[in-house]
Amino acid sequence: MRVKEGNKEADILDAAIKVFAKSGFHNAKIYTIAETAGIATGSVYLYFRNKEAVLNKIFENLWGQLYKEISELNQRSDLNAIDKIYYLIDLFFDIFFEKPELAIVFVNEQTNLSHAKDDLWIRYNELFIEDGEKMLAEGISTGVINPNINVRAFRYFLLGGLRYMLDNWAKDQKALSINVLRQNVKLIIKKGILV
Amino acid sequence: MRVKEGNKEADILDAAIKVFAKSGFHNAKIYTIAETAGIATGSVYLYFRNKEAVLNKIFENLWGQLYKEISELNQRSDLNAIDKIYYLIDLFFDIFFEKPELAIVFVNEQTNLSHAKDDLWIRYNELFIEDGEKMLAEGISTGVINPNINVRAFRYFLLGGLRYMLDNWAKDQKALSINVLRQNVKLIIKKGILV
Amino acid sequence: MRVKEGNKEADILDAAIKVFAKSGFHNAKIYTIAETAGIATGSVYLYFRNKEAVLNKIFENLWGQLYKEISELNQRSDLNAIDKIYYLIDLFFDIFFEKPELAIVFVNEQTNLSHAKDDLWIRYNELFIEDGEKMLAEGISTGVINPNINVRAFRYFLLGGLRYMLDNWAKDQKALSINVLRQNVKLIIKKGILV
Amino acid sequence: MRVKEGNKEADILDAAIKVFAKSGFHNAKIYTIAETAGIATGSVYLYFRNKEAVLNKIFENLWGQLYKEISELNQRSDLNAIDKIYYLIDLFFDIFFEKPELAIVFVNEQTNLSHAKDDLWIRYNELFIEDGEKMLAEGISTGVINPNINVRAFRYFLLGGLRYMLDNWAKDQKALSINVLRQNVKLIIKKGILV
DNA sequence: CATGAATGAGCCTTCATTCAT
DNA sequence: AATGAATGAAGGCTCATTCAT
Repeated sequence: MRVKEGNKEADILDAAIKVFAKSGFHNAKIYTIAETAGIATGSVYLYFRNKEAVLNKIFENLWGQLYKEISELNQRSDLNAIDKIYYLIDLFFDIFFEKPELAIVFVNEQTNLSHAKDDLWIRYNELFIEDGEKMLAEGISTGVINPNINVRAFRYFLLGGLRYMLDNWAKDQKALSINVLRQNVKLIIKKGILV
Repeated sequence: MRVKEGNKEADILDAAIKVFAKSGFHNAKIYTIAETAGIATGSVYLYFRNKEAVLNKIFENLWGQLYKEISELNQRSDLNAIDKIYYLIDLFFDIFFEKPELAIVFVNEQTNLSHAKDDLWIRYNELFIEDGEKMLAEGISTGVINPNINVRAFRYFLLGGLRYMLDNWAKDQKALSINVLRQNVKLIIKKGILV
Repeated sequence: MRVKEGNKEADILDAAIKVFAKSGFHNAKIYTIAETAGIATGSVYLYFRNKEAVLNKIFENLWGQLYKEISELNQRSDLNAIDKIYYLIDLFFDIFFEKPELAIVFVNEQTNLSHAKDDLWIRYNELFIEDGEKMLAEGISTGVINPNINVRAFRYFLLGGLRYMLDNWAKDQKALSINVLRQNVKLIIKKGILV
Repeated sequence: MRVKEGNKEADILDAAIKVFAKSGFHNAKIYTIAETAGIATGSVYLYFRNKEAVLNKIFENLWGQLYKEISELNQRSDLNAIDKIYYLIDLFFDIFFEKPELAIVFVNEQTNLSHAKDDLWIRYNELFIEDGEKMLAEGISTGVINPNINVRAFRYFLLGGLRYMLDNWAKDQKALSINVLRQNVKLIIKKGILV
């Protein structure tokens, strides 16, 4: 029998990230994804139930990785909360620096995810948030973070800021160095923008 | 002479904001927008060239208003740069507090805008950015803002943070008070999150 | 506005009967039905939810008519059960003589009908069967029909015989006169085939 | 030498009868047939040219058997035409009583047979018909069957009646005893339905 | 012979847009 | 200006068939 060569699922996901980033989920054609992955249209459906499932898998992998990293980070006792937040920021920049198209998909295609009960991306996302808030709470309880900061508000602000930065950077990578963005986030987080 | 009763264009735009917010641009049906606006499907095309033009007009109005406000803000000599930034933040919260659905559209449908040369939203957006950067530059030159802050990076971070906050708030308005968000943005901007 | 001309629903049904008869339900293309009806593909969906709904409507109309006729027949007091059965046989031959393609669809596409609870064809079919069995029961109780005949078995045999005759006749109308078929059914029903 | 274990062709045919009966020819998946037969999808194509060929083989076997039986029946001099017809009716009931699913396929999937010149089922079918008509003609010439009966018409009516009965019985075997059906056919054939 | 992964033609259906009234 | 019936292009998905192993 014909035997699976390489990792077609990964090929499809890589192709889909490119195509979704370029055209958006709704304008992306399965045919184009397949062509980009070097396979036939129908083969996509050997690995994914439908187009949405491809997108969901992208987010599942991404949130899975993010959760894994934050989870490990939270278990380190050699870092205080601030350092952990810095690490987290670096994590985002590192992941998306390697795959800028993933940043574009991450920011723009959230809306198109399915929200079925057993979607793993949801679970990973929740776990990530839990760990993120734990990190902040620890910072507050150990007295390094200003207790007037609302945990949820800060989470939204930081994540939103990172997302938007990365999206803009990914769309025009020459316009601004990613490291400038990275440093500025840390700077602002730490001290605000006042002199 | 015959006078337009009501303002159908405005009705369509209001309807479109609701429908786009609920379903997203691609899943929004012209028929649904028309129905929500209380007119017939075909009538939408008397006021807009196509579906994309409706979305573009929403953004044109929004960026037009934002530009108008920031422009006036910038001309005030009674406020320093920091105060202006606070005003700006309030501006965002005020606009979207009144029309939460607009926040959802604003954050999620950027991708679907056309980028034709003569799109007014682009012009207003550019002007807004210019004025925003002018505001920050002024803050730096007058010594109230940390000169190590990269103007572009800060712009991205702040705008991204606001967008994400507003989107999340709009989607579940009971979960978190908009004023908590508002205060936290200012707090973080001002001092960072450290104690 | 563009106004409905003629009766497109009827045009579609007529076209569908022809196309279903020729190609069978599964090989029939909506495009072909639309073309035969002289309209655009998409217009079919203004009148029918999907392909199956077209088939169901054909059967709904057919069983509706059959029920109406048998119902009226049953109310006549000037006919005995045997005469009513003859009338019924004639009814089948008359209906399908006018639209031979309908016979082909009637016989071959039962399988492809949906069986949703609110399918009207089911209701009409049930009512027809009720009236049919009532007719036979009356014949038995009035002593004109052999009480050893099982009502259900006879119903199956007669209906099956008629169906198969009509199908074969419709597929090659020159091979055998429909009236020979008609007379033979009555003859067999009445006396059997023995001398 | 290597000996075929089991008889895969027969396994496939049995599986196909089940699957065709349950889903109909067009909704039947080769994959499901293969699975039911306990082999791999591709293996079906080692034994049959395509899906249609599987169906054709089912009918070939069936008509082959029917022809064989009617042919033997016709050669018996100890039976008169009427008895032969009764035997034939029993034959149908016996065959399909053993494999009710075959009845469903027999009745519903005629349409989907190919009609290529060298299709054996066609040959067997023709031979069966020939012998069937011979049987009737004999009955007429020996004076036991009413000469006013049209041979073709009677063939259609009887076969159609049997088909429909068997189909309905097979689909709901508890609703009605097959023997009631069998006896009723003979009764009707013999005497008609009058008292 | 057997396998089952891979292929890709084919079609139903949707819905933005048009147009006759 | 307004209507809403009509259009038809477009694409997601299926599955019979092929083929490399």
